Amino acid sequence: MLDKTFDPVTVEPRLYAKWEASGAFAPRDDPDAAPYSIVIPPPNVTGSLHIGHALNNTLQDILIRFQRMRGKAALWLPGTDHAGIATQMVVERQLAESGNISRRDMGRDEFVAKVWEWKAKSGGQIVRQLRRLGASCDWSRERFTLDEGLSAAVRRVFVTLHKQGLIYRAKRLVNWQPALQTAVSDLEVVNLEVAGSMWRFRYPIEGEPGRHIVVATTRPETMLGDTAVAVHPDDTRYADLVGKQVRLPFVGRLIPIIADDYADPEKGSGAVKITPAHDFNDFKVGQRHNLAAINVFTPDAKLNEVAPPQYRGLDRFEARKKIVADMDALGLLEGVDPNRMTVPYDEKSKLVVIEPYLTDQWYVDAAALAGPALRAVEEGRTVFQPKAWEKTYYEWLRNIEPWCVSRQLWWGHRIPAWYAADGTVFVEETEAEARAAARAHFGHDEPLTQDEDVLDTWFSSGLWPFSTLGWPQHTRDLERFYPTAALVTSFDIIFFWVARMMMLGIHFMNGEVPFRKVVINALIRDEKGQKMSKTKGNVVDPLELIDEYGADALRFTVTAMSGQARDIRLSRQRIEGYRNFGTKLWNAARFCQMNGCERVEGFDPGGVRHVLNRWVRGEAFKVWREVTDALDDARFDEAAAALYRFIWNVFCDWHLELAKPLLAGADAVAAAETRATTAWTLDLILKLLHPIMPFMTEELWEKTATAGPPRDSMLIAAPWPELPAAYADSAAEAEIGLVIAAIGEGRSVRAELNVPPAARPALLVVEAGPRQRRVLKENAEAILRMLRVSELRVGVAERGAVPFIAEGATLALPIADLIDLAAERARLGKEISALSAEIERISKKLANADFVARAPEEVVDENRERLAEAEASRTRLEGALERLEAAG
RNA sequence: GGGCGGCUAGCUCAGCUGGUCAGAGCGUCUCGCUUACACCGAGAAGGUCGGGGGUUCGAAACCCUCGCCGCCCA
Repeated sequence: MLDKTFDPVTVEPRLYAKWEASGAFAPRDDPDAAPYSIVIPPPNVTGSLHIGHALNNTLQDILIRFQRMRGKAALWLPGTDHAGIATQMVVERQLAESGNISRRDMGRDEFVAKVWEWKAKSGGQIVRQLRRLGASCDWSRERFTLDEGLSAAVRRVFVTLHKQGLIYRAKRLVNWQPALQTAVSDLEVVNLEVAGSMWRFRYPIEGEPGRHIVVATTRPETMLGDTAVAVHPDDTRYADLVGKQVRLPFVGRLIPIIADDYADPEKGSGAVKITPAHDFNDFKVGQRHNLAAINVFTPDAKLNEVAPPQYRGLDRFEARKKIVADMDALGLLEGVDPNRMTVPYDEKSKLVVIEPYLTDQWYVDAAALAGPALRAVEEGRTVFQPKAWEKTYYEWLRNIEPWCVSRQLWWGHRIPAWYAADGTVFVEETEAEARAAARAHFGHDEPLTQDEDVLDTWFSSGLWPFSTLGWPQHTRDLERFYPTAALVTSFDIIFFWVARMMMLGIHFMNGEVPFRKVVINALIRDEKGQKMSKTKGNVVDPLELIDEYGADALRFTVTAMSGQARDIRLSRQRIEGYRNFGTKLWNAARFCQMNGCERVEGFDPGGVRHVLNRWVRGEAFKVWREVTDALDDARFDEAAAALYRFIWNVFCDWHLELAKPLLAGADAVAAAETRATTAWTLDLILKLLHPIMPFMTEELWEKTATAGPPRDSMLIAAPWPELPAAYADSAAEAEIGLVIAAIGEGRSVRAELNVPPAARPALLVVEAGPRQRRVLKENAEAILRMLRVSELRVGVAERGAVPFIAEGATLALPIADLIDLAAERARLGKEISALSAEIERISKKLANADFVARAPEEVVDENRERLAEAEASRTRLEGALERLEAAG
């Protein structure tokens, strides 16, 4: 016999191991099976499972389990990415903590070896944690972005794009992270508004002693690299100064005053200093006017040797203070105003100010790749769900900038570019090929040195949907599983990842998109709606939740809440509720077991006779339809809601309760049929619920295998049910609907009139159609039990009987001596006035000629019927009230 | 500045292409140890669907506008 509750702690690991050992995670080998594939959004090797992963991977697992049961060759391909910066930092920090020498002292090869060591020991924790969630990934195909195969793909892509002119090297301003001394992409910069200052400096006009032009700046330290002062061409205040020069304080350089639209007459003094090497806007101005770009910073954002001696070696912020003070001392500081401004910070730490910095970097011509990626979505070859996110995708791709893909790190894919002494670059997949190319170029061997830099991690994850399947080899997996069916990810990664996979996938896979559908899931927040973060300390650890409530409860919770567009507020209470739901099902199964509801060989639900069984079969058909459609369309929350309602409010609340008398009854045929039908329904529930709650359903599948015909397989590999529409049964629905209404209404009467629970009055059928009488009689035992009445008999509206209406039938409880007449009077009065209100509302509607003329006929008819029903009910209750008054 | 979401019972949210859609869960209150389940059962209270206009025979749902709250991009 089953225990009273399900014990996830012991069951989950056992079942997971069993699934894995059974080979169920790998796609079935049947060549006739249609492929269905998903590649996991690769988490960082440094990462551990957080609640967002729990949501994202639960949804993927649901899709995969569902499609696997439907007979597809379902592949969920797992893996991790190498997370260049994050991983390098983790290992550097560890080295520092254990008193080791620094990365730079250690040297590249030794350091990279250390990182691999770290990866082997502590990396990929997250993929182990995914198992706790029940993720049915095919671990035999697990990949890592720095794998040999994926590295080959990276080299092939880089070299190909380079030969196509879509990757190039250029000296431009980049977003420079001075603490790490590497370039980062636009997306890795976060602009934060901070309180700063706007200083106003006087720059002396050359040749006009005593005359100055006032420039406003938020970054005084960059003045040492100024190469112009700009004013607006229409600004009359400065018209006579354009073409003149100013002498830059401290530096002594003469720089021109130029006219450029970039200067905003409204802002500050209307004159602005131009520092092309240290500001993105100034850089553009510099290009327009052929200005020199003078870099005054070292890679770690100190003043370099170009700066006057007194500033060299100073940190940028110290230099700022000193320059302001020195300008002041020279009488060149006109003033300073507080200023709210946006400052670029490092997206990860949000602590380091990003510096626009002039360097040589590798760029991908993203604009060229964006066109096909845009068209694929416009033409619906890839669809976003919800569709609204397509707009976000479009916006970004339509305004795309060149993508800086080189990083000054050691952990990552080393850029396959080799330089000769004269600077000629040879981009080839291997050093040997580069040598051959150099030989062809020079006519003899030249020493080559490889580019020191590595590629942006996103460059390799952009290839994920095809590199993981074996590309550039022509593998069977690639053939079968590309394009993938769906990508499940969250909206904050649409730019970083989705768009890039689209661009690269289409470009390298003959125009074929990497996935047909992009399912965007929400972000999980805490119960107050705050974004979870370690610093806030409001992080909910999914593993802790799994320990406490079981993986199924957590999975069901995030699934049920997955419909939310942007945010999910997760509370323990909610998880607890769904844990209880699981327990409810568990106990229903326990009840089935105790009552011999065992699966019957060859049982055909289509042939059941008893109305209850016909009814539950019809309800089962409806939920099957709902769940199948919802999962097919990735509407996970709707599938969860349908199952919750069916299992708790249909199967448990009504079917099992109404079945009890049949199971214990004298009619052996009806009892056997009910046992078989109930077992069949439970089995159906297990199958339909399995994608969302795999553990408990598998456990019940196993426990219910001992009775009845043997199981063909574990539930994970069982076929998804197919039910005929003929299972729907509107007659049974109406009949059981009456029983349910009779019990429900009767219970309300009892509760409202405070009839003692122990009292067992009779239930009178006062007015009902012949069919209604029959149904009530057929289900009399259940009604007696559930409504706690002693007998069911046809009766008249006797004095002191409290009437109520169920599905048009008038029933009554003779409980005059048990109740407070005033309470009953009040109850009737309330019912009558509610009916009166409804009657009035509908009458008004029907009195409206426009409504009758314009509304569809069935709507009008429906309202007429409702009106008639309400009027009949009111008449009956009014009669009862009159009799009550007469008695009282 | 541009764009996108949200505003429905005390709380968290469902309500698709306008006509039983005013709902669910939790919480609250009142009953109940009825032999599957107290991680349970029965019943109840609670909302003029952010404000204001409009379209329509009919709007929580469509349009306009205003107001908050949040996110993304400049």
